[in-house]
Amino acid sequence: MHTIYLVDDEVNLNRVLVKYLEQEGWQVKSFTSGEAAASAIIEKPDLWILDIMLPDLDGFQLIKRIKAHDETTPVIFISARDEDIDKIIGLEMGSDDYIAKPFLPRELVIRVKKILARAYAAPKTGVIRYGDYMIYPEKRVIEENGQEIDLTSKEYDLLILFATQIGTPMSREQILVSVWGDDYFGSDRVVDDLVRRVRKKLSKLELETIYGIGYRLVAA
Amino acid sequence: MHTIYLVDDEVNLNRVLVKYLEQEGWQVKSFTSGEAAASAIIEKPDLWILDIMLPDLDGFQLIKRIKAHDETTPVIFISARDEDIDKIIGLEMGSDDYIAKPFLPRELVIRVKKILARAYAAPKTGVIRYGDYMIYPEKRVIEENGQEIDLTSKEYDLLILFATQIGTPMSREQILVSVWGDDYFGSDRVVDDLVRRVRKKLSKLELETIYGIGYRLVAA
DNA sequence: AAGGATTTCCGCAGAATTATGGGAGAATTA
DNA sequence: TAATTCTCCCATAATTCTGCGGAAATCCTT
Repeated sequence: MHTIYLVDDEVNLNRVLVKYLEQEGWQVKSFTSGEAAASAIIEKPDLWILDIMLPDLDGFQLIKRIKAHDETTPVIFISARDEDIDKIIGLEMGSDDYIAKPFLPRELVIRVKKILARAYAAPKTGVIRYGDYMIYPEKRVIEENGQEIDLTSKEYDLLILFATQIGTPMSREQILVSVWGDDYFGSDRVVDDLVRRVRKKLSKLELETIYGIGYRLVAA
Repeated sequence: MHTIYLVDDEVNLNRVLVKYLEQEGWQVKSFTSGEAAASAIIEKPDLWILDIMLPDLDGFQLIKRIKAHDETTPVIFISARDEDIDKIIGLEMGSDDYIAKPFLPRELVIRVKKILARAYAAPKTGVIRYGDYMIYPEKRVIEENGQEIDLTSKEYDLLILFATQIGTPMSREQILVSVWGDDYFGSDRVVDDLVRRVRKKLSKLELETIYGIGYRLVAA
């Protein structure tokens, strides 16, 4: 779940946008002044949404401070004035996107989704980190603090399945299809068995059983 | 097949739009006055298309009534006046889209398609918010301020049933069928029990008893 | 305010589900 | 082929969930 900080002094619009953003499951904090927002920079939200025109510290000054604190934090500008838009585009303000008023809240939501996906997508190397474990899918290797751990092929398949679906519950049926293929017709108790073996080898992996449903990997 | 209700007092445009919408295979009913449309709200169409300017009850008043009846019903506004457009966007009118006159009928059709797809395609992906609770249906998880709460599978089924029917009273019979299935023949006191357990775990959920009838979840 | 109907509360036993240990056979490797 | 590892499955233990009865509390009607 991502945290989004919104800065806009129009309280009405502010309230509406917060509602829409929260609807998407994001944790939103909103500010109506630039100074208030500036003091929250150290809290490192995952994304900023800034109105340009603010009573005290304007959006341009804000983004400078945000980027000074952490260059990688994505920022979306919103503005009504054409000359502001020109400025955003013309100057290298470092913003990741902008949106002109008036706009539909869902337009903003779409842009936020895109930016978040781009900024926080799994690294291209394909390496998955889970606590002390490092997983290298293409090598079919998992290390604990640099120490390689031996997994059998099914054990590894199961690990990858869960590691790429962290937090999502998986039914035995889903696991069977994913690990054994859809032409397996034995008992689904083999899943329990496999889970047991993986748990034994990877004791720090929080493989939670969901009674009546299946299993899931709890976020580290 | 979806049902679409169209409200516009320009009979010419009205007739044209109905034709285009029906061409897509949708079932269309059209109104030329706000009052007439208002009395059809209980028929629960899948989507409303509202002109803002109407002789009696205008589009803004109409959408209020529609959303009051069912918050999730999608609404598309059509309007010629710029100040109306501003109002749609600035205020929290809850509209899902708008289109400015003049427009091509097929432009409207495209928007309708998108809205319908979003509203009725994958209902499982949406996050449900209820006060401090966030419900993630596909993960079978509910969080209170980020803190996950454990529910058993029946408890979760009950939660989902109510959370997707906020405000609607449910009889024990309905709950039995929905949670236990229609092949359960024990006492319906088990519903009381399940409600009690859910209330205990989710104390902020306003699960109201309707004496002699059943239960309902009061809007947060 | 009484009395009957309905709902809530409580604890427990049995049902359902999952964990574990061990063994046999299959698959792989030496 | 023998040795080793891997996988499946069974039996049993451990755990979790759920339905139920009955007592207490609450609600509604008269």
